[in-house]
Amino acid sequence: MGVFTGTHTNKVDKKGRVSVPKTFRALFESESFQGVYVFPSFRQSALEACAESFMERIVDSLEDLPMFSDEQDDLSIIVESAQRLPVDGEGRIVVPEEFLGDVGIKDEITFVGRGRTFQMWAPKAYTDARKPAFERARTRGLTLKLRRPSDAGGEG
Amino acid sequence: MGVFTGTHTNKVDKKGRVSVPKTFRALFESESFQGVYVFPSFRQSALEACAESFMERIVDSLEDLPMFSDEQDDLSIIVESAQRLPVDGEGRIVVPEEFLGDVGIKDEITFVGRGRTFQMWAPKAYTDARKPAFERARTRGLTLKLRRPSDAGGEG
DNA sequence: ACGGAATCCATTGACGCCCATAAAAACCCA
DNA sequence: TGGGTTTTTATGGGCGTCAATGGATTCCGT
Repeated sequence: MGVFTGTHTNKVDKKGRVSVPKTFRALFESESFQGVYVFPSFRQSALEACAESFMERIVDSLEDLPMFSDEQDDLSIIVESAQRLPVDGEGRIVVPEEFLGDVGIKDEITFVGRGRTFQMWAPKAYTDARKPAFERARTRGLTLKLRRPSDAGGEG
Repeated sequence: MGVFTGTHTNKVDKKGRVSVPKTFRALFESESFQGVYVFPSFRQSALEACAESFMERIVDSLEDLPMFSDEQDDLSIIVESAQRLPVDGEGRIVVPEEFLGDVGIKDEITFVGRGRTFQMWAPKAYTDARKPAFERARTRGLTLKLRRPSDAGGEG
């Protein structure tokens, strides 16, 4: 299956196209829709992206909430704002102008692997945001309880 | 299977026709009825829409409520008000005048993907409603508990 | 025949698809 | 280990196709 990792910075050409790093592309080439879903993060100045199977997982999770509930309405904003972006023969996507403006991306995009998802940042915004985040993790002494290797599932 | 995602704004011509976004159409082209069911939302100033299979799912869910109960009577309004709209050769539908008036749609419609369903809004009404929703998601720190990846099922 | 609706046709502008080049990484062999 | 070669990835641009839109024409019931 594989996971999105690392950071990669690529150029946006005058037609708005960006090459998705090959290592990222490889992870959704086996999906029924060989492209990505992109939506603005509501926590950071970045765009979130994932493959179709993950987006369906989000939709399924939303359906676990009652239809017409406030909670479902509020969280639906993810699906509502998620744009389906096909990948061209050369492995590029075109991110909507509006999204780029939201997060201050101009002529370069930094792809940031996040496991099952990845993010897209303006290069400078990412380096600026990352430093304090790293510092916080260090000073707060963050810890992570690892799941058992055999446990394939998602909850505890 | 695929899901309705993203927002797309299209024009309403003088005959009342609107193009349904191709990415939406693709999701119900495989249904026995290649069109949509539309009914007014009772929570928002918007129209709800879905494919035939989902409407049947609503009906089934209503049957899970006690027959002759107030709850079933009230929620049945969904089915009662739902209009079955065929799609023409160019992928357009004609939304009943009455529905358009209810939600203030004039010459443009914003299609809003919601997973298994989608909504139709007056463009300005949607942007106005969406901004505070996004803000709530950010400030309240909304989180979504993801369903386990392997758990494919959605219905009961 | 008439109004309304459904089907068909025509336009255009954006987007998908193709090829061509540049840069870089992997590879091979001495 | 190093130099040269090959393969792969990133980037840039041209062109054809299709989605969205607008209008015309046919079909239907009354």
